[in-house]
This record gives sequence, C-alpha cells and structure tokens, in this order.
Amino acid sequence: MSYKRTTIYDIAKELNTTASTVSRALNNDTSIALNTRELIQKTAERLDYRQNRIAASLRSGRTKVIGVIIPSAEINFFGSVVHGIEHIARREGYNVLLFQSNEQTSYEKEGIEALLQLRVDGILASVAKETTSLAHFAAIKKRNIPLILFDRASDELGVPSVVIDDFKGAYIATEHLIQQGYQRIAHIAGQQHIKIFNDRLRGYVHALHANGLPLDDDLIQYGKISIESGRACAQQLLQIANPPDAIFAVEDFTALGAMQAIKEMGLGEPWRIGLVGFANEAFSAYISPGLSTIVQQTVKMGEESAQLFMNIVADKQKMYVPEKVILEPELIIRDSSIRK
Amino acid sequence: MSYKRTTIYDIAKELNTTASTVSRALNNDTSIALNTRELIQKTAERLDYRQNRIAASLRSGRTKVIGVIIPSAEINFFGSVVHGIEHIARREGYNVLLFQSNEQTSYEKEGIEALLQLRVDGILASVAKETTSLAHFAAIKKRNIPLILFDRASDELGVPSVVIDDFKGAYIATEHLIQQGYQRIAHIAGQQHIKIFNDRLRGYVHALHANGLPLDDDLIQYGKISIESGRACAQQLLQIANPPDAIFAVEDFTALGAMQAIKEMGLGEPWRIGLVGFANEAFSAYISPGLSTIVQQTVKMGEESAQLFMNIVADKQKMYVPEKVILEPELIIRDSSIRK
DNA sequence: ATGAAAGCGCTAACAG
DNA sequence: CTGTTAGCGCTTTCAT
Repeated sequence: MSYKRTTIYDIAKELNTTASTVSRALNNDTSIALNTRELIQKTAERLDYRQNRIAASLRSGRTKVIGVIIPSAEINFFGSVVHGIEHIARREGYNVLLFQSNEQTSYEKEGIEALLQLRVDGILASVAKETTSLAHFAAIKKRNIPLILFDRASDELGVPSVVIDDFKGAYIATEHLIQQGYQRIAHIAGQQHIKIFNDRLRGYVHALHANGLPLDDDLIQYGKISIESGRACAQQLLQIANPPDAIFAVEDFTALGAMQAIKEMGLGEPWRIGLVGFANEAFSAYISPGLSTIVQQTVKMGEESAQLFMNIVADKQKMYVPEKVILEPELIIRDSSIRK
Repeated sequence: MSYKRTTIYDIAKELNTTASTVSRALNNDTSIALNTRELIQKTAERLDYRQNRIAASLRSGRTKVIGVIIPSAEINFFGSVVHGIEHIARREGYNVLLFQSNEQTSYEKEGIEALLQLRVDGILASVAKETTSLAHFAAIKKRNIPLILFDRASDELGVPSVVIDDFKGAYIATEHLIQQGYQRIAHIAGQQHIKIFNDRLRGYVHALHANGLPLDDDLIQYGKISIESGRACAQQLLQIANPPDAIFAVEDFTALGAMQAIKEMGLGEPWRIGLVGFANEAFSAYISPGLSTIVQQTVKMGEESAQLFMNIVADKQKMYVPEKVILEPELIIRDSSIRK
C-alpha cells in the first residue's frame, strides 16, 4: 500500500484534458481560461498534488535553488547573514541550500561540487579561513553559474561581492579608544592572508597616524580568532617593558580571551586596560564588563548578496560588471572601553 | 558562447560506447571491466563532467538529499545538531538542505511544502515554539517520507525521535543546588505546551520531593526563553515575603536575565542566590559568575537523528516501529551555584 | 484557448 | 561484460 504520488497526468485524466493544459494552469499561465485554471487548481488541491520540482528542473534547466556556503552555522554572524539571504530568496520563490565548510578547503570543494551537481541556479559563498587559492571557486564562474562572495570576499575572481568596511570599522574602534584618553593602544591581529583581517590592521594603523600617535611594532601581536589566542596574545602584550593601556582585538572571541588575561593578571578595574572587539558576538553584551565592539550589518549583508544574485538572473550582463556593495560598520560602546 | 555541459552521451561518443556503460562506469559498477571503468572515469574528468543529479533523481526516485527544519540557525544548540547531522549524512553520500522556521508555524509549513516538492529522501525536524498542531508534519508521514523529530519532539505522530532526558537534566540541576545547601529553590519555568519545558518542571518537582523539600507554589514562576522574561520572573521571586535562596531556570537565556536581576537588586555576592540554567549557551561560560548549566549532547543528537534516518532507508519497516533515542544530560558546575 | 509530441539526462530492466 | 530500450514528470514549441 505504498503512497502513489499525484502527477499532472492524474489531474488531466480526472478532468478530461491534457498534461500541458494542467501544467500551464498550475503555473498560472494567462493563456488558460480563468475558469479552467481555477478548476484545475482546485482539483490539484483535492488530489493533494505537489509539483515534482525535480522533473520541472530537468526540463526547464532551472532549479530555483540558491546554494550558500558558509564557514559555520555556529558562528552567529553567518547565521544572521543566512537569515538575510533567505528573506530575499523566499520573496523571489527560491529555496536556499546551505553548506558548511567548517573553515576547511576540502569541505569547501566538496560543497561546490555538490552544488554544481545539484544544478543550483547560483552560489553565494564566504571563503573558509584555511583557503588560500580560489581555483575551486573559479570553476563555478567557468560554468556560468552566478557566484557572489560575502564578507570573506576577494577581488581576484572578478565576481560581485558584499563586504563590511573593515578598514573603517577598525579605524573607528581605535579612534574611540584614543578619544577615551588611552595612549598606548595595542592590536591583536588576525591571519593576514585573510583580507578583512588585514584591512582591520590597516584601519588600526591609520587611526593612530591620523591622531598623531606613534606606531609601535611591539604593540601588534599576530594571533587567531579564538579565546586561547586572545589570551596568549594579551599576556604577551601586558608583559612587555612599556605595556599598552588599551587593546583593539581583531574579533570578539579574541577580545574575550584578552579580557580573561587582563582579569587573571589582576591589573585592577577592567577599564584600566581599554578593550574593543569586532563582530558583536552573542556573548559580548552579557559578559562583564560588557565588551565594546563593532557591529556589522549582517542581515543586510545577506539581503544585499541575494539581491545581487537576483540582479544577475534578471540581467546576465551584470555578472561581467561585478558590483561591490560595501556596508557601514558601527561602534557599540560598552563598559570595556569607557575610561573613568 | 554559453557553456555547454558535458553529459554521459558526450563521453560515450568520445569513447565509442553507450550511455549506459558510461553511467555504470561512473557509478563504479563492478560489472564493467576495470580498465574501461578507469578509462571512462578519466575521460569524464578530462571533459570536466559533472553528474546531473536532477536527472539521476528523476529517474531513480531518490535525491540523496535530507531536509532539515530547525527553528533558527542562530541558536547555538541547533547549529551543533546540524553539524552532527551533516557528519553522518556526508558519510552516507547525502546532502543536507536546511530550513529555518524562525519559530513560526507558517514558515514551518512552507519549509515542509518546499522539501516535499524537492522530493527530499527524508526530513529531520525540530518543532517551532509557536506550533501547537502537528498536522503539517503528518502530511510528511502520509507520503511515506521518513520523518525524524529531534529535541522538540512529540510522541503524537508515532515517528522516531531523538531527545534529551529533560526530566533528568532538571532533576540533577535541582539536586545539585540542594547538595550545595540551598533550601528554598525556585524554578522559572518555560511555556508548558512544549513538552521539554514541562519535563523540566516535573524534574524540578521530583528532585524536591526525593530530597524531602516542600514544594511551594510561590517559588514557581512561568516565563519564557528570554533574558527579559528571566529578569522579570526573578524580580517577582525575590520580592516575596519568604524569598528563594536559589533559582533553577528553564534555559540559559532565562538564567542570564535572572542573574542580571540578582545583581541589580544588590543581594550580595552572586552565589548568595544559587543559579543553574539549562542548555550551555555560548555565553554561559564567559559571564561572571560563570553560569552552572546542563549540557546537552548536541552533536550526538544530530548524529543519532541522521542515523535513525539511515536505518529507515536500510529497512523501511523501522518507520513503523518508531525508535526513540534518549540522550543523557550532564551538569556543568560553574561559580553561579557554588555556595561558599 | 488547448492539444500533440518531443525531450531534459539519467538509470535500470532486459537482452545478449 | 556491454548494448538496447523505455521512461521518470514535467515544460515548451508547434500546431490547430
């Protein structure tokens, strides 16, 4: 007693018409008389019909599915971006197929491979940290599948992208510390092969220059996006002969590690060492002291990415004139950087 | 100059053989001679061939895609569960299609509809908070598509499920507070139409009984999973004539709100009012005092869910003898519940 | 406004 | 071990 799926032929038979008429009616083709259209749609519902999109895709060549590759759904940032993508996708009748690369190039390749096999209509991606060569992404472009990069983007491929102005974010974070009266501001930097982390380093340097503060190499530690790395880098920084009185960390997790180090080293009231992070992770508002940080317009980022895709679908031309959307970062001031 | 995709016919023509041989070779069918198999595979690679899974699915009736419906990817818990699902799915050659219901029944229905249209081979889902009737899930079962529920499950549908032993989690959380010497332990409960929240309430009540403590209705506040609700409920509790000396909150966000209320009301050292949450959210380890809480085996939950699906695929029978996997919760003790 | 017919690319009987 | 053939369910030209 296996369940027999209703097809357009069943509906056609029921109503003494043909599959093509049924197909047209269900797609609301205006060349079908309104009353037959309505009759067919009602019958479809009665028979619990559901379009077989596999068959439709095979025939039409379009799947109405967008593939999205993110490093990890567990990072709040990407979760919100996906929300934004889904918002626009849903509105335009697309479904979103999500892939996590776990920051690994091998998974990233697998994901691209799978999405290409599934014949998704487009791919939106944020590059894994481990990834250095973008050759596997070039394969997407080669096949004329629209590709949009967000956040961890690159100009190398010549595809549209949506990014935050990381330079500016770092700049305003650093400048905020300067305005609070901190004098020796350190920076815990991220992996420099990743553009956004390099942008943040440069933003930091520029803010110092613009405000007449000297750049001291001893005040820059190269770490990673992790609590452990943040703690280790902060310990290094606070041990030097002429230690910093504030730290701008490349990311909130790094900042959290730094905060733990500051507390552990018993350097007095937390604000003694000013601290600003980047990303506004879920925990940043809840720790004490609250962590000052840079908010990124994550949902907007997703929406803009999806919109760029829709633009390409509407006008293939656009793929070849890659648009670049740059979103504004914003500073959230919490207790970790308020000097008393 | 549009890109022409390579098909098995192109490969067949190239090698003077037929599509079926090519198809078999690419699927590593051992009935094809090893050398022809290798030759075909090499040629496929050379021609940059990628299987059209749309066509394969249409023909075979299987898509090798599992649909997963979660309330939100932004909740850490579900992010990890998805990791677990992907782990098993990948191993078995399946892809995972993720849908977020945003805790809304309407999106949940849309998601199910979309997944059914896409003819996914199975659906794994966690029910939205807003959802009261499971009729739309019944539609999946009716179509003989394997359905597995995880975490927010229900026995009503008679489908396999994977859940945490919430009763036990609440029990050990409460008992831990008792063992620390707290005497008047309050509970901030969640929405009672959701089974897991009711289980937690019952676990709390049982632990009191088992340890000879009286049950006081004044010590139970009904709230929601949110910081605001946690704060409001805690304020209520701490204002009564004979206030509690400890609180077991239904979830970490609720506990966080309660912690804020305790701090704001200036009730002395944080541990004066013992506090335990549930879920081990990302922030719980980082706030101060660190929040004691119940860890759930999230990745395991995903793996078990996917495994249940694989079992059904291997043996259709299983769907009708719904298995239920119950995972053990574990207590993490942090400063918020250590009495000095 | 509707019907007839072809075919998207693949898999799977069946045949040999 | 390989080839022949049919068809999954839909869309879409072409015809009427």
